[in-house]
This record gives sequence, structure tokens and C-alpha cells, in this order.
Amino acid sequence: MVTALENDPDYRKMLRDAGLRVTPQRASIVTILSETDDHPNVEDLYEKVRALDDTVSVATVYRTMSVLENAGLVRKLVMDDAPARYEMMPHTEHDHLVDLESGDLVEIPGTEIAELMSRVAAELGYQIVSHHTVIRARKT
Amino acid sequence: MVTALENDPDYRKMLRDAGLRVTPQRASIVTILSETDDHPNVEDLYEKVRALDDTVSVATVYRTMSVLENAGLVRKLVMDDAPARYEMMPHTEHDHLVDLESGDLVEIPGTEIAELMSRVAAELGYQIVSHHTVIRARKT
DNA sequence: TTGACATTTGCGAATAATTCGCATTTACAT
DNA sequence: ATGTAAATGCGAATTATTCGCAAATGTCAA
Repeated sequence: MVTALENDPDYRKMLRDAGLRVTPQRASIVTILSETDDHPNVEDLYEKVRALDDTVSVATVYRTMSVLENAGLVRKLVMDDAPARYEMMPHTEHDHLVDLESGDLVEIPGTEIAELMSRVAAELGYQIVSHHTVIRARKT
Repeated sequence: MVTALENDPDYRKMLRDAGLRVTPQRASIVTILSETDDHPNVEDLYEKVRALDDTVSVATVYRTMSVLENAGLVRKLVMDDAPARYEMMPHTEHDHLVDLESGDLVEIPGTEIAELMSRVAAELGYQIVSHHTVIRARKT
């Protein structure tokens, strides 16, 4: 069985450090998600992962996304009218904008939005665990 | 048939002005949603509307929410792991925060967040059609 | 290294929110 | 009043996601 395990020991570590068991399926999924620079939904992800490792089931992709999200390794983007999409937790903070004409998901770089939200939440006596923002917009 | 039509001619006008047909079902739904200060999901709404007007079906509640959203009269709040919730389009701008302990949906007053988003989107050459932000947080 | 055991997986069935098809009713412009 | 496009109710269909369970497997302690 060919998996991503042997190729990318980094992902083993990332999973171990998060207190998660390292299974071939998880390694394959993380490998694919890390290599992908768009924001795949489960179906996209499943198809790509399958090409690398055909032992993976859809259910496992769902379960893995959930586990990784809880571990803070993955961010889930809940869409308005489409299946959720995922990305590896970014080191560079950004939010998301949906281009209503093309359907593209555009990244908005910068920490301003997050900082403002933290401030505003703090004023209400809350500490942000996560925030989820999707802006729908069209080109001017 | 008792409906909200006779009681609240304001809603007739609101619907007409938006170019929508005024049906008893729509009037009942708008009446209930307007009176409600929490953010009901379709099931909540359906139950309350039913008490007022038992000709309304769930499908119509869904369809009406969709129509009103497109008309800009209603805002849909897409939740992470629960059915969507709705509110009449607020005159006072605000965003939303989910209290992770209680599950409550708290309103964050103010236009700062929206303004910042507009600015940032403009920098990328976009004009915001709508933005949807849900912050998940816990009390400090 | 091995064994024990909790975790994870694949599979297909189940769930739950939302949409759809269609026959019937209805709002409203004329 | 009347014709017609739009809206409705009903239940069936769809679709993303979760679940149950038996089999497989990762990890940890000895």
C-alpha cells in the first residue's frame, strides 16, 4: 500500500503533536489538502485523495476534517448554498470573499478584520474561539 | 381565513414596494418574523406562523425566506452545524456571535466591522453584496 | 517484540435540511 | 370580471453529512 506516510514525515509529526493517531488515511488526506491551494470541499478532496490512496472512504474524509478542525489544524468554510470547503489552518491570517460572478473563493489577506473582531468581542466580554466570515461581492 | 393582512397593512406595502406579490402566507410570515426578536430557524418560524395561519406550509416558509432574502428584506444567518436562521433586515447594522456555552446568538452592534470589510473589499476591486459573519466565542 | 485495547475505518443505511414537481389556487393588471 | 403568470400545498426527491457496526489497526505498556 502506497501512502503519504513515508513521503512526508512532517505530517506524522503534525498529527502526533496534536495528539491524534497517525493513520495512512489521515496522512494521505493531509498531504492532499496541504498541496492544494484552492479550498476543496469533501467531494473534491475525496477524489484527489483517492488517486493517491484508494483505501480512503468518503466517511473518513468527513471524519478526518472534523477531527482536524477540532484539533485546530484545519479551517472549515461554511458556504451559503454549497458544501463546506476546507483549508489547512493558514499561518498567514486571511478571510474569504466569494466572487458572485465566477463563484471563485478569493482570499483577503491581512489581520485587520480579525483584530477588529477580537476587540469588539472583548468589549462584550467574549474571547473569540473562531470566526467565520464569508463576503459575497462582485467586481466593480 | 384569518391572516395578518388586515392587521398590518405596513407589511403589504413593504412587500409591494419590493415588487413582490402580497399573499396571506407572506403577510403572516413577515408578521411573525417582525415580531420576533430572536433569530428563528425555519422550523421555529413555521410553528409560530402556523398558530396564526394554518394554511402555511413549510415549503412556503422556505420559499418565502428565499424570496425575501433576494429582495433584501431578510437576512439569512448560515450556521456552522445547525439550520439557517433568519432576521428581518436590520436597520441598525450588526453582526453575530455564537456563545459556545449557551448556544445563544448575540448581536454585535455597530458598523465598524461592515465598514472595514467594505474598505478591504474595495481594495481588491470588489463591491460587497452581503457579508456573513459568525463569531464563535466564550465568555471571558 | 508482543499483546491488549481503545480508536479508526469502510461500508451502506439513516438523518435532516432544503428543494422540487405538479396540480390547484390566487393576486393583480387590464 | 377575467386571463395569466406567480404562488401554494403536498409529498416525494435530493444532497450533504452522520451513524452503526463489524473488522482492521495504531499505540502504549510490559
